[in-house]
Amino acid sequence: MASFRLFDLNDAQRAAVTQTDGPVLILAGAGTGKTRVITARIAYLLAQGVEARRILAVTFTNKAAGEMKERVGTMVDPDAAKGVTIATFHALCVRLLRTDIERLGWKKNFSIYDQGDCLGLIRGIITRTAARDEKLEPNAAQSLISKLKNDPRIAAGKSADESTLVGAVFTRYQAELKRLNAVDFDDLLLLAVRLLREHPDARDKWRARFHYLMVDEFQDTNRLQLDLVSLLAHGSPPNVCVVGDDDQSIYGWRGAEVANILEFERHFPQPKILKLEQNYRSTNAILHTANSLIKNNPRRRPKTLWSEHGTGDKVQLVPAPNEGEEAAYVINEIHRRRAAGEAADYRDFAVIYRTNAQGDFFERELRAVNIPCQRIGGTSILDRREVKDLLAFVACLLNADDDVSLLRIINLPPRGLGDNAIERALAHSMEKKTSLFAVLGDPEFLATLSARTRAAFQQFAMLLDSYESRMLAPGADYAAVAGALLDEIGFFPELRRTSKTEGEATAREINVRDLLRDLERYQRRSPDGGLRGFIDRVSLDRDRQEEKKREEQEAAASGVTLITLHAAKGLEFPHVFLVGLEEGLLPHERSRVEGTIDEERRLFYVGITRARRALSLSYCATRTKWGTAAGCTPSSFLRELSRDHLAHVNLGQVLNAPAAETSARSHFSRLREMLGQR
DNA sequence: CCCGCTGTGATTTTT
DNA sequence: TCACAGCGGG
Repeated sequence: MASFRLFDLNDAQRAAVTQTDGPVLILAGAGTGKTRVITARIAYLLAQGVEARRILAVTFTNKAAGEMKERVGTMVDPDAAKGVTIATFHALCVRLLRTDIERLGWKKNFSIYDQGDCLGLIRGIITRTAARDEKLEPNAAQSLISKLKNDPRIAAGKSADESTLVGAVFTRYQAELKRLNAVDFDDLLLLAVRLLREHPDARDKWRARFHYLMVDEFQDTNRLQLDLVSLLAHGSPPNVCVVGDDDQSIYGWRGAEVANILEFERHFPQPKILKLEQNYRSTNAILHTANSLIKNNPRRRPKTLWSEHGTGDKVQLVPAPNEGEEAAYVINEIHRRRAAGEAADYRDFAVIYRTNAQGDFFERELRAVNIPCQRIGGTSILDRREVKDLLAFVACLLNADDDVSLLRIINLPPRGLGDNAIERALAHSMEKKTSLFAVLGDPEFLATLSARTRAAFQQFAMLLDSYESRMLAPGADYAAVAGALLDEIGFFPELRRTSKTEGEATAREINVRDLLRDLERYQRRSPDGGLRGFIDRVSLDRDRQEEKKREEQEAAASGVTLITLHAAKGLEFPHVFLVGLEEGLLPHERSRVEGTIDEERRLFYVGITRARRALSLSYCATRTKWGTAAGCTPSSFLRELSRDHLAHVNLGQVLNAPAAETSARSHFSRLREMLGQR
């Protein structure tokens, strides 16, 4: 039974794995084998005879949840592994709400709106609410609304201050979502917490279900997430094990509360606190540098990373005259280290920066000298209109109140329902306080229309009706029905018509076909999940397909990784270039106003600890900002670094005198570099 | 429906 | 400087 191997773990890890009862705080420094400990802990619980269904592990991202599932599956009997609940916070909340949301006044078939959907709603509400002289940017409003939802007073059921525009918009927004029988991402947490708090029977039910709770990346939890964990915690003392690293808390700006981990005892008294400090990733030169930086943070749980990997190379500190030279240095080093056999592959390198804009520059420079590279993150993902369109069709079939989805598709492809007709339908639905879909079948409304418009509305309603019954019929083949719907409305020809290029049309079509294939596979694998289950999964995990594709690309053409500090968390690279280490960039100038310098320091710390064997820290004397060159000063953080493992690099010497032994190769690449820049 | 003009603002990003 | 959103005109 206990076939997994406790002896593969170090002492601290083993202690963390076997301390199963009561509150436990595992402080897992960067690269200390956190995922191993969590998965081993689950395996250990199972080996101790704990029922799989009694174990709950919560993560932030689907990626983390997926990896955890996979690893647990390799450690224990796969059937037992399947019984363990490993989910993201949001997926867990969906589960609670799909069962019990009716107590809060929503219907069970509620829709989940993503940021784009919500932004549209907010836009509309602002125009309807704001006076002529009032201005409120939808994006700003959205983030303020999100903050409000994490405000304890709102969570406790208080209403917002409606004397302010945001407050008024907030209230209307919430009412609107409820009318649409929809929730946003924050609501998933907010409503789950409200459910457990206000309905003791529901709370008792869910509490009785899980006996062992584990939370990954606890430093990233916000208030509602902590509340949720507290509400689900069962027994006294409760078996709650949280894993995290306060030094890597870098999401304060979107509501994460480091205090949750710093003041863990306040929420779960007398916990066992265990530290994982042995690092399996980096050299000691890198770790000492990281330690020397992070100890400058006043509020933290002291940790000192160490490793058995030896001292390693010094950390390079590189002043550059400007960003062009900084990039030239990085390029030069990549060539040199590959020629010298220090790195086998481009994928061993990462360039890490504070802002996405810096990535643009590096991407251009690397491309110019034919170094393959891949940008991680950025703004590639939100452009999948065709997928959202298909999902909107399905959402309408599942939730007739979902006006937002209905509006998305009501004239897609164009069926003669222009702005005017839609506006009238909306007005009527407001008047009658019904959903748009209900209006489409309302004789009173239809009577006010021209014959042509009336027919268009009626045909559309009939279309939805017929596909609703086909989808919801017992034994329905979802993918086949969806495919038939797309064919009937001429979806693919329309896709073709509205695409600029042939390539774009094909890509879009593939996206939709992939989605249908996914749906088919989902139904085969989880016949109980229903169409709803599939839609939930897609809306909570919209990157899945994209990620798969990206992985394929990565495998095919591996290159230098260009990535922001935030996105780099959790990753590691043999050779890391941390660039743009200037005051104002890191720490970012806004952090001074916002008083979040500590978080910037943690960001730097995260960056340093990504490196396995070689780390270079560079900064510029001059940087072109918004078209004009401006002088910069080195980041104040650099002064905090221990000098023991720092080597100062003279860029002029390096770039003007390539090392003799490697001159053939690097001379060649320099030539290419020069040619590439023309 | 699409194109071009103008104004604005420019950290980090997952669910 | 540059990208992009919002708007108005053809």
